[in-house]
Amino acid sequence: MPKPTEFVREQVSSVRDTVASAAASAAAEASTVSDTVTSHVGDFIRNQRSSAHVSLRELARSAGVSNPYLSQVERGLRKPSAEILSAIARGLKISAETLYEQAGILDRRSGTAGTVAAIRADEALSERHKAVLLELYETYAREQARDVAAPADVGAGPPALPELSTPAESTPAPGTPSTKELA
Amino acid sequence: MPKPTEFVREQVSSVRDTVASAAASAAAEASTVSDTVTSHVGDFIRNQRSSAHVSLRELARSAGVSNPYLSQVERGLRKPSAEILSAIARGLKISAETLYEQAGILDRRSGTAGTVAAIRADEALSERHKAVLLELYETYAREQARDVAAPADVGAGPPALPELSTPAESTPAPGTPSTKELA
DNA sequence: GCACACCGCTTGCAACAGCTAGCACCGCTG
DNA sequence: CAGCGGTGCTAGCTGTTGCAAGCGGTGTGC
Repeated sequence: MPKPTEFVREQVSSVRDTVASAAASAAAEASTVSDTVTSHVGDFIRNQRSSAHVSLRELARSAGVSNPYLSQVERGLRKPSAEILSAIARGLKISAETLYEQAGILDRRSGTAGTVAAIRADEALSERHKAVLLELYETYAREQARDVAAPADVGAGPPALPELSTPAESTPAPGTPSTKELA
Repeated sequence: MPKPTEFVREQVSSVRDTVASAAASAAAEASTVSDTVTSHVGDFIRNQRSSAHVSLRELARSAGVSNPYLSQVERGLRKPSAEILSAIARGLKISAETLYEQAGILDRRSGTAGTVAAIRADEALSERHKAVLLELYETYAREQARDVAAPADVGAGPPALPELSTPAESTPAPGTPSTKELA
């Protein structure tokens, strides 16, 4: 009969092997997807360029990339970095996110703006406030992801924070319901 | 007196030289920004990893990247692709967009929806998490509005929360030039 | 017909991303 | 104290990115 520490090590090794095998399988699939995506974003760029009646050299100049490389990208022979895609998007006068989606860098989400992006774009907050909110958000998202996998005790919850209901000056502006009213 | 076609060609060449010079200047500036961004995203990844109490090798395994490379990324010695950032984000259980923003792939202003709406719509959070974040957000927005009207002491800030900044441990060791220095 | 400018592309190459092999160090176990 | 498993890191390598130099083809002006 194996000793407890040996048993734990065997279990850990077994789990790691399983994880490694799954990762290898996922990587193989990702490689195929990557080739398809590469030629797809190239077709998209060439179509956008044709629609704008711009030559390859003109787009390359305005994007700040070399024209042979742009040709290779359009023909699906090269996989451009996000930096190059961003430059090409500027040259085409379209949003970088559009090319990122074609390139598989961004998923095609249905409408909802990311919380992170919204916080970062919010001009009602200072940089310090933003940093704190983002850190807290990531912590909560991580906790939630963990709790979904292994539900915790009902009593567990987020860290306690200072009470807010005090001076009248903290009353929200008209037309801006507080979170308590919405709850 | 030059002929009309010669004159046009001279003018076009002059404009092109001007554009080329401006592009070169912008490229030089972008290179500097790129170095800063590289070490910044590395710091962010290491901070997130520490907050999650995960070792470098554990994160590398779950992300599917090699641990020496992840170490180089965290120390700002390598500039990872969007693909690698996405994998690291999965390993950290945070959104890929978060890392993209740190890496300069996405601008801060990519989202336009309000922060409150985004938090409410976010499915990665529990209702209780949402309530806490929203209360904190309202507090910060009010503070910011008040500070704008009557600027407070410079030292004033949001309530104390876990440390966000860490020592610049990503500085390369002596004798180890960054890849940009070699260029 | 020639010179010129522009077109999209091929080729070779330097720089870099991402990996493997292996290092030194640390804490735990027997 | 030796052995083991973990840590973060260095060194060297391979494959890919993105560029410069140059190609052949086309249209225009003289």
